[in-house]
Amino acid sequence: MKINPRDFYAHPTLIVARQLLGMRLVRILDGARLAGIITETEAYIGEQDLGCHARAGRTKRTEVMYGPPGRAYIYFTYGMHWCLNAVTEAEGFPAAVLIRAIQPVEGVAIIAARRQGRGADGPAKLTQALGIDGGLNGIDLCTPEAGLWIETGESIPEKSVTLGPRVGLNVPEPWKSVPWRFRLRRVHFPAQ
DNA sequence: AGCACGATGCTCT
DNA sequence: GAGCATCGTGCTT
Repeated sequence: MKINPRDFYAHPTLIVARQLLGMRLVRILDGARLAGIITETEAYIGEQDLGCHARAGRTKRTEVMYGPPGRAYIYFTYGMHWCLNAVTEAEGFPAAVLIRAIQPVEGVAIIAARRQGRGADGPAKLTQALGIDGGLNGIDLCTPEAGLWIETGESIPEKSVTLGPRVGLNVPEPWKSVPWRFRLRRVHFPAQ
């Protein structure tokens, strides 16, 4: 499989969020290759989007979102959790896709052990499963250098995709309800 | 199966 | 000082 090039991310965030479904999130951890199929994403788009961290403008925290596409934006929340995003669109425009869930397909035993058998179907669950934290904030997802990237994967038909409102936002409409959450209906993937 | 709650510390007002 | 792009537990239906 092939690592997504920067151009993949240099597109409208809703397109990228949809395209990421079925792709493979890969992490090299202690020399082992761990991976999962991306099954849920959300789009966060610009300073106007009151659900997006960039509503606060350019700050130390949001700086990465203003940078080039294809980098990882990783933030800390609720005092204990890390969440992984892929930065999208042109440099200078703050937007990203939150990776909300994966279905483990490589290094499954290691992932299960790290998760104590609890699965990786949540934004903070998958970062914990793959050993992703703030130390990787800003790294390039378009090269294998940092040990974290996204590869081409399964082709997903429209029929298998469900849209809905983003989760956990307490913000004014329309931002609270715009259908910028993309989910893959339950599908069986071969183990390689 | 679903809801309420506490944990825990950073970010921005 | 308030709120948070969450998770796991424990209790209720």
